[in-house]
Amino acid sequence: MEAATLTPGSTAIKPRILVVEDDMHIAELVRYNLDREGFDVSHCDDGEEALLRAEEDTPDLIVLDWMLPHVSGIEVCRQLRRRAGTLTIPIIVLTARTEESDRIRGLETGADDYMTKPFSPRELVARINAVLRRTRPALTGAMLNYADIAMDTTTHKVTRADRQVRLGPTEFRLLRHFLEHPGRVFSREQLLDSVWGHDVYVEQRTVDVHIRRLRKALNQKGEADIIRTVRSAGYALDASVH
Amino acid sequence: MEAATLTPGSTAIKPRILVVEDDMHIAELVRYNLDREGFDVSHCDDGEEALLRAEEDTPDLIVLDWMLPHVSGIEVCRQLRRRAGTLTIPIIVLTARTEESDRIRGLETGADDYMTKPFSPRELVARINAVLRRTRPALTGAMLNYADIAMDTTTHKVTRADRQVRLGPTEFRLLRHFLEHPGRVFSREQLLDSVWGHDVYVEQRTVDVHIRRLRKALNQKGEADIIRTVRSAGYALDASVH
DNA sequence: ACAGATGGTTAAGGACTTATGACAGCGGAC
DNA sequence: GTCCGCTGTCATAAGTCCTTAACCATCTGT
Repeated sequence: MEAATLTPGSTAIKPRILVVEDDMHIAELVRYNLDREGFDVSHCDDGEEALLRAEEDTPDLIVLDWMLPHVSGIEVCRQLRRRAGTLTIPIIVLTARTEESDRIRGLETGADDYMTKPFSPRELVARINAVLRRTRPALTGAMLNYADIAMDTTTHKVTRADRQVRLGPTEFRLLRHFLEHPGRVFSREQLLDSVWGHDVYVEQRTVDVHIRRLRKALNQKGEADIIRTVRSAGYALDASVH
Repeated sequence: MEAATLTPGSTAIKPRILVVEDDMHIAELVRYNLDREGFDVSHCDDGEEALLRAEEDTPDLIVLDWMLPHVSGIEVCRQLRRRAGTLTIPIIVLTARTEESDRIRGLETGADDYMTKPFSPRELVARINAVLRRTRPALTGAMLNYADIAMDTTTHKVTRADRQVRLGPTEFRLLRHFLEHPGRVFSREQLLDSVWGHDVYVEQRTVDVHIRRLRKALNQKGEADIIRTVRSAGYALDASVH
């Protein structure tokens, strides 16, 4: 049982993907598959609009058809790479062309990956994940979430309801442990073991003090206490009212 | 024209590529083409050795054959992803298999890209550049930017808010490393590994001194400190107020 | 209601981590 | 050879955080 239902990252925010494709048939196919994989998909069928959307509502990744009416895919790609705001958005190109020179041109223009039609939706998903793994580690698991608390372990930053939270090293480790096992109750002894270390000898009551500091940092004016005290058992992370 | 990214005569470092391929014929073909594009190619024909080499002489990218004697490519890939030192090395898989399920398995195991034989050497080069552009922009001679800091890796010039910044060699490499992974926290040990090199033995505290020198050069009168100290964890580049 | 047990809160000393300034060694430029 | 800039190390200063202990508050069983 255990963390099972709430593995790290499972509550992470959905990666937002913009699909630019004029063939409605294919667009639907892609949308359906990405939807099912837990992506937040939006779609448009025109190069001009793609540029606008990319700029004002920056997606995490763009799936771009090479053959578009009006502005071609290659032009969209070039434009995206030119502007600072969209420079780093990963792009996966979708195309009917199988010519090698086209593929190379696509990659050299700034695309991150390339797939030729007909393509396998599952492979598209796999490639999207491979690209996101590189560019947005935060989207793929370095992030711990519970209720309105978010911890980025690579940045060592913690927020509650979008407000930045300052923690000392021990409070950070303590919270991480709770976030890795949300809801579960830990005795002081267990906490000392897993947060402090097997071989460290400190008073059990020391845990209380750190719990207090963690609470103080987490529960600012008006916010509900998110750490539950279980009398004669220990402490747990718990967002429900108690 | 291409390798492009690596302007002739530029001072940029050659990206180091490890090719793991047991078919000597293909290995030679790949080596020849990568060589010509300005990569620093090394080669081995065995999975075991690939793992050793990757660890002790970390390449910037690995081109990995899926079918190897003894240890299979997929196993090598998995092992590389398991160890901290090799976790982030980009991998492009090379294979004769065209089965979709194999392709997907490759990407899900941690490969960054995938090419089926027979393949075009030029496309391989294009894909390598596309991956490197993401993972090690500095190697492709690109400009590194973060907040109001700009680094031109080909001219070795650094500016903050348009003011020229003077850096020693070590501070330059340190800043480059931070710029390649903005926001991320690195321990002193990690920094020694990636900025100084695996085999160099220096005191961890030495990092502090260079951080201080970097800060002094970067944060002149009144400017906010852009390097964040994360107590008992390390340092990070961070423009937000902290 | 009471005594004992359990948890909350606070303050202070001390342990630990980081910042800083100084210095000697090294190697290249001239 | 001398100058100069860079590097690694150390000693010491400056901060920050951890632990402890003492005292209150609250809960539980009788």
